[in-house]
Order: sequence, then structure tokens, then C-alpha cells
Amino acid sequence: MKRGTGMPGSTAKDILNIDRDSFEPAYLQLVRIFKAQIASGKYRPGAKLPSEAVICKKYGLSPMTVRRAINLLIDQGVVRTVQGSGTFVRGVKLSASSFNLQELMELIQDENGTQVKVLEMDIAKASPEVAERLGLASGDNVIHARRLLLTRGHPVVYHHGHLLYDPQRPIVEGELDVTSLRGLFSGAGQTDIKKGLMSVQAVTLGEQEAGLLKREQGSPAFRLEHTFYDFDDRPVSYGWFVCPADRLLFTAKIGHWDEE
Amino acid sequence: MKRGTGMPGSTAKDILNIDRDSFEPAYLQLVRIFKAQIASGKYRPGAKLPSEAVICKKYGLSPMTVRRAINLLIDQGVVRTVQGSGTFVRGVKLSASSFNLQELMELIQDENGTQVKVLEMDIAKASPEVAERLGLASGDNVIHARRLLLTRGHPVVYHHGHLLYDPQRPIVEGELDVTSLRGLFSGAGQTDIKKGLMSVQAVTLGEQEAGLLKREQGSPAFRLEHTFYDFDDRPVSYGWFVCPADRLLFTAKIGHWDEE
DNA sequence: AAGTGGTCTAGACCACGGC
DNA sequence: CCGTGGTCTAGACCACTTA
Repeated sequence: MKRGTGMPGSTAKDILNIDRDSFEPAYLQLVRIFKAQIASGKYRPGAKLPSEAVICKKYGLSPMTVRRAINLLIDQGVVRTVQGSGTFVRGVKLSASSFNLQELMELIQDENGTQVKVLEMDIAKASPEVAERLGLASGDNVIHARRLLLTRGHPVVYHHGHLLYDPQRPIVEGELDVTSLRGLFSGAGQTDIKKGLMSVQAVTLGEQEAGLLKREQGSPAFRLEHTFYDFDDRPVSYGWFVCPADRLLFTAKIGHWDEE
Repeated sequence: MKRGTGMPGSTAKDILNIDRDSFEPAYLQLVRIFKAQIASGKYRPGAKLPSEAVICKKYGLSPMTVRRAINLLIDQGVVRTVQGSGTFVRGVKLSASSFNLQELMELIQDENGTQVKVLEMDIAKASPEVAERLGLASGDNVIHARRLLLTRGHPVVYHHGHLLYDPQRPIVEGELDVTSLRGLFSGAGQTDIKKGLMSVQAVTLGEQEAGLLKREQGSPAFRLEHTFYDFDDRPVSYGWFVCPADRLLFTAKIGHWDEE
């Protein structure tokens, strides 16, 4: 009676019922069942789901297991619970849209032919703006980096970064070459950075950027600004990525989708 | 011995320990405790947390409660678990950045002085592109809407939308005036829309848009395209919002922050 | 008062990793 | 082998809503 290969005696794909022999945990099966029923229109936004006790009986599960499934549905924004009243299906709300950097990541992690061209990499005096961002005095030394990322020979992202220069500390290792960016995106290694603040802006390309990215001056692009902090809450890295609009797009699904 | 007002005998703010009399559930307290310890640097990225059994003993909690806390930390991207091995603190990864429409929402929901100026609202033949998006034949009727949102008299968002025109069905009610947009953003009402697809692009303003939004032609802006579907999976609404770059910015926090 | 969601217990058995 | 995370049970008590 343990999970393992698949279905023993039950009919092939018995959706809407818990298969105790499935590799898939019962609570996930329950989540799937309710999402399917909502997507099918059986439960419309605003509708009330059966009470937890009823669900327990119907599927032969213990309250904790049912609760776990419902908590997942809540986290995913599918339902809403009101204590003492019931569990209700949520409507679509635009503000629930959540965009991530998946697309940008895939651009950079294109293993086939991503290369980094270092345009500049040296130690320089911080400009007033950079000094403020990094919490330094104007004129302090920072590592200044300008890089161009190319996939299959075509420029796709321009990065301009400023790193804290502190002879004491081993340079925030990684930020200095290709691996660096890959590491930041994939999350490997990284033990010196505690947190970061990111923002996305819409901009038009200046003369220099346009030249580097081989686009028309004034053409639209995303500007992704970042500030990273170490475990002492000191900002250690400030900079931005510029990516032409024709190479990048953020997408999001909202509401009730049958499958991910 | 039940949850209620606050602390009975324990010292004021005994962080790092579970207060059984707090209004805050034990599992949330545990989450807070671990996040604080990680943010403080006690557990660095890559470090291994105590085993669940140890945590149970240390805080006098049952396994399910501890597990629930850890599951939350996993969902929040704070830790990663490896079966048979342990629970480990995750490093910062750029691709975890998640942006939402909070900022845009606040623009529109500025109760003080948001108003909608309807520029156009009529029934027209669908253009080939719109027809394709809405799954219609070119030339079918659609409701065509162009609106300008202003806060305190200043234009901030331009919306261009196309709605399925079907005499059969009560018009996807809401999409037609201010309340509409508010409703979509806040998620009130809405029982006819099942799901939506959104995308964010960087663009430059055309002549007409620039005029309406009182900006320079060619200045940068966000274009937020949307397609909404009903419970029969028919696209019922296609359109886009245009918002000048100087009025909008998407931000995200990644990594380990002490407080939200 | 009855029904609902919310939290929590004290175990159980399993699958997996490393010694 | 033992320790780890992963799932699940069969209840308990509480707070809240509704009538």
C-alpha cells in the first residue's frame, strides 16, 4: 500500500480521485483536483468549496492533509478562506501578475554561444552618484566594469557595474567574468551576498549604448538596475543591465489555468 | 494557556524562542526566527540548518509544526532541502526576482483624483490582428475602447482595448468604465473571466500616444499587453496599457531581508 | 448551538544519503 | 546502518460566523 510504480487496480487515469499508489503525494493530487474543477467551471469565482470535514470524508484523508492542500491553493492565489464561513474561489485580479527574469536568464544562459566581451575593467574614483549608492565618500576607489554579452556573435545585454574596492576583502568573487553573471542568475556559490534590490525601467538607448548593442539610437530598451548588499548590510555592488526591447519581454499568467 | 493578548511571564521580546501565548502561530514564529538568524549571518548561504528532529526538541514542537515552517521557508526561496541530507540556506539568485504590478495599481487606485476620460467607445469591425487575438473572423464586430487615465489632471495611463461583441452574452461587464479597471486590479466581482495572459514590453511613444500622455514623441514607456479568457477558454478581451517610463518602475527584493 | 476554518500533537512509515 | 527529509493519520482544542 505504498507509493511506487503506478496504478494497480484502479482505472487508468482516474482524475477527481486520490490514487494512494501514485508517486504524487495525496495533498498535491487534491490541489490538482480542485484546480481542475475550478478551471472546468464547476466552481466559479466566488463559489464556496466543500467544507474541510466534507472533503476529508469524501476522499478519505485526514484533516491535516486536506488543510495542506488548501494552504497551497491559498498561496497560489486560487482560493481565499474566511474563518467560520468557508473557502471561496478567487476572481482574477490584475495586480496578482508576477513577472520574473526567466527570459533574461535564458538569454544569458544560452550555453551554445554566450560570450562576454569586457569593454572596461579597472579601479577608478567613484562618481558622486556611485559613491552615494555604495555608501562611500566621493572619490573613493571602486572597481569599474563595463561588459557586453553576446549570443552567437550578436550583442544582447550591456552591463555597467561598480564594485566596492576593499583591499581587505577578497573581491566579491564572481562579479568579474562570465561565470559571475551565470552564478548570480543561477544561484550557485554566492556566500558573500546577503540581499539585493532590483528595479526595471523603460529607457531609450543613448548614443554609446546604441552603438554597442547595434541598435538605432533612441530605440526602446529595458534597464535593470541592481544593488547588492553583504552580510553587514553594506552595499557592495551597484550597476545596471541594458537589454534592447526586441530581445526581451516579461510575461505572466493570471487566473485559473488548467496546466502550468 | 491559549493565544490571546501577549506575553504573560516571559521577558518582553524573547526573539529566538517560541511564545506559546502569542497571537502569532508557532510555525510563523519559527519562520521568523530562522529568517532572522540567516539575516544576522548565523547561517550563511550553503550552511546546514539543524535537523528537524533537533528543532522539535529545541523548541518543544511536533514534527508537523516544524515541517510546516520549513515548507514556508522553501516556498519563500530561503532554504533548500535535500532528502536524506539536510536543509540548507540558499544563495542569492537573480532569476528569483519577481516583479508585480503593485506600482501600476497604486497609480490607478489613487482614490484622491483618478478619473477616466473615454476617448472612444464603439462597435467596430475587428482588424486582422485583433481578430486573430480574439479568435474571430476578420471583420467581425468588436467593442473598441480607448481611454485615458488621469490622476489630478495629469495623464498617466493610456488604455486601448478590444472586447468580444456578442449580443448573446451580457457584456463582460466592468470593462466599460472606471470601476472596471479598478475591479480588475483589485479582484472584486469578476465571475466571467477565468484567466489572463500579460506581457510587459519597453516601447517608445508614437505621435498619437505622446500627444495624449503629454510627453515627447519617442520617449520611453512601458506597454502592458493583456488577453483575457472566459470559462470556455475563448479570448474575450485584448488590449494594452501604455504608461510613460517616468511614472512607473518595477521593483523587487531578492535574498535575505530582515523585515518585509 | 452548530458549522466552519486554524493550529497543533505524537506518533507512524517511507525514501534517500552518507558513513 | 543510522540520520535525514517527506508524507500521513486521527484526533484535539480554539476562534470565528451564521442562524
